[in-house]
Amino acid sequence: MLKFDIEKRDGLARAGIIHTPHGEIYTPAFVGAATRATVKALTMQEMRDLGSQAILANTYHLILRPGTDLIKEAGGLAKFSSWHGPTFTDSGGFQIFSLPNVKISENGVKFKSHIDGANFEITPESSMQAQWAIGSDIHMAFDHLAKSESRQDMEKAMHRTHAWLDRCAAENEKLAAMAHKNNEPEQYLYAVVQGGIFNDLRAESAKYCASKNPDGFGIGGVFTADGMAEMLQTVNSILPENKPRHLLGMGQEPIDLFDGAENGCDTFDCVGPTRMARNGSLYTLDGRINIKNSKYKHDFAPLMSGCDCECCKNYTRAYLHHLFKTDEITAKILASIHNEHFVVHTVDQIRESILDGTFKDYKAQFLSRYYSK
RNA sequence: GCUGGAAUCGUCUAGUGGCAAUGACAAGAGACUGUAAAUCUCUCGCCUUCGGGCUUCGUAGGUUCGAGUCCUACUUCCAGCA
Repeated sequence: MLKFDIEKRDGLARAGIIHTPHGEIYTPAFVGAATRATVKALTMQEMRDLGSQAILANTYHLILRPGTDLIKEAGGLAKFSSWHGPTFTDSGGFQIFSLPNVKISENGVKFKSHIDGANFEITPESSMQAQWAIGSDIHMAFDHLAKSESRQDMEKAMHRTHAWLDRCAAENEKLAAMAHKNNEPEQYLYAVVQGGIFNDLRAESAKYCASKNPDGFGIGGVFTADGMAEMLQTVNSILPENKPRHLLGMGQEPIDLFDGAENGCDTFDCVGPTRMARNGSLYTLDGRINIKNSKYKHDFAPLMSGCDCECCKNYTRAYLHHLFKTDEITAKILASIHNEHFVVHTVDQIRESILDGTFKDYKAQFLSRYYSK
């Protein structure tokens, strides 16, 4: 069983430590989205330097390229990517939602590869096998995200997710036994809570997931901050408190991180910070700015004063503006360093504030400034 | 000097009788939440009560119901010949 220590609580919020075979994660923590075994535009050394504790890769993408066997041959995701720290994998379930032309059945999901059109299928069993081959520390159960927000679809997706969870757990048990026999490091399974915007379904899903006694929990299918805090309150009041909870995919907006942590989530991942960085939308304590705007052409101040990331310590807004306008690769690198640092650091600060009992003040002060515009 | 060719939005460009005029770039702005995203969307002559109105394709005339498109002259540029 995955070891998780809680150091301090504040209502549903908690500060803790997840102990993985590749090291500790001090929570709450922001996990970098490394979909294809890389955080776009950043090296793993840069990720370490900016303070990232863990990364999350995507099973779907790694199955397609380079193939999970190759990652196993390389010695696993951490070694392959030179990350050397704790790793998560997403199951591929999200792609059911995000890709066109997927055929979903009780057995699993059939896709055509978006790369070469090859037919391709993920089942709960194959997702588990793939994640074990990838060798991430923490796996997500293969779940089903509804394509619409209708109650009927949500309910159906939730029930399917539960049925698949049973199969994921069974397969995981086999694979764990095999690994144990071969003296290989442990890998852990998170069940994923679904139920969409319907809190009674969320409650039902949380109970079901908890009953399966997984190592932790993912909370999935969240696409908007509307009602999220209340939903998390419902879910995290039901989930056993001695196991870690990962809020899947949320964290582009700082308020999501605060609301998530406040309501009992321990880790987060989100593609938003790096995607927005590549597109020139950069975080500051006073809100996001678009560095491509002409008003920054002559702005020789650092992107965000007081920020101690490599970008802010060394470069000006005018320089970043120039790099973006001339489409230099360095623009995306520096911007990604900053944005990733910003969210990682913000969640680290949330952790500190929980530890010293100042979370509520920190949240109020941060959000009123960030969203003051 | 002669003979050809060319002049269209900041730039390059489409356009051969119905056109406020094509595409690209540049410029201006917006979006982005378990990444088919170094992507996508909008604006880009002037004015607008969003119906439309006005002024445009080197300059000046002309033909025509109608001209960026045809004709004449001029200006500038390019090529060849002197």
